[in-house]
Amino acid sequence: MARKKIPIKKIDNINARQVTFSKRRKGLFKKAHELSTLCDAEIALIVFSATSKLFEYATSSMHQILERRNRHSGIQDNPSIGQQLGSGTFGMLRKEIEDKTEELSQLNGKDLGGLTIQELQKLEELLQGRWTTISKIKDEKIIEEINRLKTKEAELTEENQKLKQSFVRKQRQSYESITRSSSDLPPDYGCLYLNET
Amino acid sequence: MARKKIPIKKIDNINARQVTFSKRRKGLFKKAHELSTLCDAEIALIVFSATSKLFEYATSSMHQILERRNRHSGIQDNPSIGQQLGSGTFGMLRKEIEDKTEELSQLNGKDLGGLTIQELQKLEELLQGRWTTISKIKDEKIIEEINRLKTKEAELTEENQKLKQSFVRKQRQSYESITRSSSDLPPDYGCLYLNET
DNA sequence: AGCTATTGATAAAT
DNA sequence: TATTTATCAATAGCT
Repeated sequence: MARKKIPIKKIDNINARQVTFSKRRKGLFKKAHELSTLCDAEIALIVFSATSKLFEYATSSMHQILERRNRHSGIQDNPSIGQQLGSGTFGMLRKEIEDKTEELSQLNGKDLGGLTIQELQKLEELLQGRWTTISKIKDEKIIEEINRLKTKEAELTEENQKLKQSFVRKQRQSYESITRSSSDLPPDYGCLYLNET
Repeated sequence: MARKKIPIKKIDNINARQVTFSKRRKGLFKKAHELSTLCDAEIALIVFSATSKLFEYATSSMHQILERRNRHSGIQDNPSIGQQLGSGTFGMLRKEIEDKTEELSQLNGKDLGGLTIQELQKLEELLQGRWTTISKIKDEKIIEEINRLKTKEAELTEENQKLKQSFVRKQRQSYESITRSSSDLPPDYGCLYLNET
């Protein structure tokens, strides 16, 4: 937006890229600030440069906004794996995991000052054990699901191949039967058996 | 930047504020995208409207960027998570999870008696945070993988349908050309099996 | 939602 | 790196 229009793709010249990064980053932060002020919005902006430097802007504390986002996505959208897969088993696992997570949070919230370190450790191990068990079961189920899909994909691909081959054969036959203008028919000439998967 | 200059402070008129929010939010997201593309930057942008609606933009996965930000203050960054989706991803994620689990076990094995409960809790939260982050990233990857497979399945199924339809059409043509040119044939002669299920 | 007059952002030059 | 300035892009007020 200046002396010349530039295409929106990676700037080759390293120096020019660095300069543009500085300028546009500043502009972006300003825009973010303006939007937040004008419209009373809460904004967090995290930028990593190509050289891995971190720049960030937040209307309040970054941590606060990220927390808010976590809460939001936890309650509202961001349907997690159980919902996306729509499977009953997954849904149940999902719920179980959520329950365990909450159990853990509640435990954290309680007054643990009275417990010994040993007791804390045992508690922690117990919950951790359950968590990892559930997690492993979930992983297994997911892998099953993926394998099922991959198998189906393979089957479909194979069927596709066969269909294509049959199709070619049939075309050839059709052609031959017309040119020969009837009479003898190829032995494997037949009807089409269709079924659904 | 328009018909009139407006002061950068909260817009009183609710309707105007809403309109401005939509317009400027769009502009901000575009700017973020341009910066990321032009300068090869990794960007996460989180916006809560005054009505608490969440809008977000991220060059890669939001979790990934937030995780990277978390790491930034601590250790170096861990590129393995941010890699492409592919056959190897699962193994890598598994390994990473195993590593973290081991890290956790090792920590448990150490002499923690000298630490205060506060310190223990912080440590636990830290590890727990990393674990859940990894878990979420893994879930995202899995969903992507499953969606990819489902899409492919749908494509293959569609192609199969088309092939079958074409096949039927061809079959009919072939049959007609034969019946017309020679004697009559029964409609359901012969059979061709195309798939097995 | 679209439409422009105008302001704002910025690419290249310095 | 900072400043300048000629252009391009975003958008405020209207419809």
